[in-house]
Amino acid sequence: MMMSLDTVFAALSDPTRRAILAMLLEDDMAVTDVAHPFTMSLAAISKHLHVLTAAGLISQEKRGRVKWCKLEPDALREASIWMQSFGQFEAVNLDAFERFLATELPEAAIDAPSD
Amino acid sequence: MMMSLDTVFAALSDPTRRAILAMLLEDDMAVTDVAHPFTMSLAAISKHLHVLTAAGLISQEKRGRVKWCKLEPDALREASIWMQSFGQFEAVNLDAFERFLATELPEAAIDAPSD
DNA sequence: CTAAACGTCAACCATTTGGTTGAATATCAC
DNA sequence: GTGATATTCAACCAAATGGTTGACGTTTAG
Repeated sequence: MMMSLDTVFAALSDPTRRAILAMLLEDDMAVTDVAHPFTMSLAAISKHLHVLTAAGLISQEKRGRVKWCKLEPDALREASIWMQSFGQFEAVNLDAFERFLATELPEAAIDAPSD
Repeated sequence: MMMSLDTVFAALSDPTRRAILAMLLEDDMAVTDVAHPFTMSLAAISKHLHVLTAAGLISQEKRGRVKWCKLEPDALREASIWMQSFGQFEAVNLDAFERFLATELPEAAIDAPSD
């Protein structure tokens, strides 16, 4: 499980893999069942699941002859945080941000009352 | 500007491109200036900027002989929403989700009264 | 006008990716 | 044990990716 932003975003860039994640959102599934809705081969799905596992987005546990796939939202959350940090800064825009620092700071100064 | 989740996530999967986005967060920049901190060639950076533009993550405007690069957070926001939806469902966990459906549905059943 | 700065384009290369098929490995069911 | 089920592995293939270099068009500066 590399869990790097590189591998997480790369894993998310494929529509088949996003569809798999959406399926696992509803319930844990065996590899064969994951493959069922898709037209591609089982081996191809197995590879996709490997990519998702390497990215830390899912985990796989073998019980008997069936390997269960389970969503692991932690990796997703990390990437989500990275993106949200952009979303927040975006609203700011540097010039505006500097004005913000100058004008809106009194709000933050509640426990440091004005002189 | 394709703005699909495919292209947005693929664009975000490269560390050079994420670094470029982080730079553009602070200010709009010319292509040459974007390239400056990196060891790779200008042509390579030009390609990365093309990928980011195709994904809708940045826009480029040519003024005189210099092409300005600007962050476009809308594409990022779309992908962020997709990820957050996972983050939310994750907290639910199917069993709990079904209980939720059973107990909280009255809200949604206003115009579809129970039999 | 000439030269430098800005940036892209085209051709090339190595590696990775997403898919295939067929054989191989476990495990379960009888 | 035999056979069906579940999954992976290995070899292969086409296409995409990320990088290089060198030539090319624009625009600005002197």
